[in-house]
Amino acid sequence: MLIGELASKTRLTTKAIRFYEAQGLLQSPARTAGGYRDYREDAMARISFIRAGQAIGLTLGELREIIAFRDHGQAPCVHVAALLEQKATEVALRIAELVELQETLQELRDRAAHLDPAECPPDSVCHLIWPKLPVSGRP
Amino acid sequence: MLIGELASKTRLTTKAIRFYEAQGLLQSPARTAGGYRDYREDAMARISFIRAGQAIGLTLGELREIIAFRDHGQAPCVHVAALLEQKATEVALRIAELVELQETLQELRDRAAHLDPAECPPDSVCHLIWPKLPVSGRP
DNA sequence: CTTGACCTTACAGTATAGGGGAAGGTGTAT
DNA sequence: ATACACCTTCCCCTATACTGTAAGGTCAAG
Repeated sequence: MLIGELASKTRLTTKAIRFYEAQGLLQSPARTAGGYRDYREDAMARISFIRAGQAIGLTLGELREIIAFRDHGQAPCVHVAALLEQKATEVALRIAELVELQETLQELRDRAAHLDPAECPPDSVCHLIWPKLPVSGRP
Repeated sequence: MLIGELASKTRLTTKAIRFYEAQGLLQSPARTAGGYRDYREDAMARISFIRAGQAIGLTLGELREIIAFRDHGQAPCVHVAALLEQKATEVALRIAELVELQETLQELRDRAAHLDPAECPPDSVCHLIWPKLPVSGRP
């Protein structure tokens, strides 16, 4: 199977497939006499795994680590379980930040509905935005 | 006021201040005879505004647009109000994505607690991660 | 023999918000 | 005279996940 066929079967671009190989996520496939990449069927499973991992918020770097375990003959499950815990913590933190931001934005929208633009003092650029809360999160 | 003093007063680096100037967020200050940037007091208000804007999730590009209104003699409030609406929508969407991801991660963690790594089939890399839900979000 | 589809490598660019460091000028104190 | 802190511009680097483009090789059909 050449790279174009693999790409259309997995709905990736050939660019992305070569990129994954360069990043160590896909093993280098055999080559045809002409130098074309020649994939086996199991490449599709690898790619499915990568996309599934991305869908749950794993980076390609993290997926590379997981795949490295498997390619070294070890089950990566323990490592994966730890990563899942870590991701869950990160996501919870991020949600908390965004909820706080959401509340701040709501306050600002309320103010926008009551303040008169004509009274906006030029030296502050815009009276709607003013240092107020130590909000840490940015999207 | 030279750039170093402005930097320490605003708790920014001189790098960041020059960067803001290059991005059109700060007007080019006067120069001393020796070519040093010489800031007026109002530069501090501008920088406070920029940091406040960042804190509510505005990008430097968006802040540049807002500042451009003010520098053209117009109150940016209407534009800002629209941006706040847009940001609120984005944040709400992002939160929804992350909550969905959080639920998915929770399911996977439950599975991790019950599956035996020894039974993990090598061809799938790790049985904990498998295409399942069309989750769109990635942090 | 040529066209066209497909493949190759390699370099550059996207967006975001700066940080690192070089090479050199300025200003004040000793 | 020279040490030292501070300033200047300039270019490259960071992380993430690719996409775009150039220049050229491979392969089957007409």
